Amino acid sequence: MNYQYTNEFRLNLVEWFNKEKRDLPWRRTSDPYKIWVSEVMLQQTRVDTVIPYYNRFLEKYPTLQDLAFAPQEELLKMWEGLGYYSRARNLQAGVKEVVEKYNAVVPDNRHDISKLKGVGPYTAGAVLSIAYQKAEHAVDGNVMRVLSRVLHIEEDIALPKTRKVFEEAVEMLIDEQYPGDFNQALMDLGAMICTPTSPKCLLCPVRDYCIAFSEGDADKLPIKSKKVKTKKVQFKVFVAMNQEGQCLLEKRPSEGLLADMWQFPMIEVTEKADSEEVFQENYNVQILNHIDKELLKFKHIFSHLTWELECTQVQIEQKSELPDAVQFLTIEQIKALPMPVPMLKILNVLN
DNA sequence: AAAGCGGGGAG
DNA sequence: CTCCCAGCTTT
Repeated sequence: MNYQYTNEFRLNLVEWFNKEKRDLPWRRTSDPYKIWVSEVMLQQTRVDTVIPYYNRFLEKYPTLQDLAFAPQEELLKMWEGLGYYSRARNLQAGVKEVVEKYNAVVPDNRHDISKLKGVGPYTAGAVLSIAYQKAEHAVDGNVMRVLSRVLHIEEDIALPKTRKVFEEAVEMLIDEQYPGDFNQALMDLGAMICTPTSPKCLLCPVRDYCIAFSEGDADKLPIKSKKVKTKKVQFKVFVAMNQEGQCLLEKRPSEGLLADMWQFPMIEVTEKADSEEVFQENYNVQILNHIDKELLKFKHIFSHLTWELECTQVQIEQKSELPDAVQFLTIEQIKALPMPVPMLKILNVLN
């Protein structure tokens, strides 16, 4: 694209944005901290899903300091249901760093802000351009889709190295005067007009500058290879009550899937061993009788694997000391703990 | 460069 | 069903 076209492209794009932009909570502030929170929540997560979480989160943690000193379990509870829970811990780590090293002021340059936990190339550019009006690229899936069509870029967007191609494209195109609006305009365009399937080219403010539109193959772009192979794992889940009506709960390890989240004890179903025997041995308890053999049976689908859960409610007694990270809790206590969605489903059918 | 990491909505 | 979303971290 030559200079003349580049200039018209940004003018049309930003003008469209000013007229059509969505009214979103994080667009009513210029606080870098709040914009940072919104960007982290929006990683791999839809706008409609994020809105209520964002509002509750900032009501609870209005400032960097509030979040920096929040108990981790309370923080995870605020994040409950949003997924990718490491985002919450990384965000808090990053916020702590800003409080300690930068006098509670979010850095305004890519070098420093990129060192913060959980802040990658996209989030860095988004915060810098939106909160600080810096002409920095913020390339996400939306931007890659839009620009792959406008510039007819046929490189595989699933490959890590391809992101650089789009970052350089943004550096050429970005509106130096309104970089935040420019970046957000690309995202809104991707969300509302230049959608993954059935792009609404006839409504597009920049179709005159779009090579894919003129070639008539916008729906063939972007090119993305990577296919996901999903594995299946079966578990028996034990809703195990003691004589006092308390329930056995366990905290997951601090690394890996659903780190630090709480769950009902679950045993992988194999041909080799009986799940109930393994449960009793691993948790040092004895099953007295079955209250409900099939309390609930359902699947939970993650992006990379599927859990098939069979839940049994049993009466148990403790035989010896409980393992670390395992305890008896009342239903009320359980409700205050951060739990992944599949466990919330089980909790919801109790009583 | 590839894998791991949630959950939900759209088609 | 499949795709993919305002991605980052670890290996």
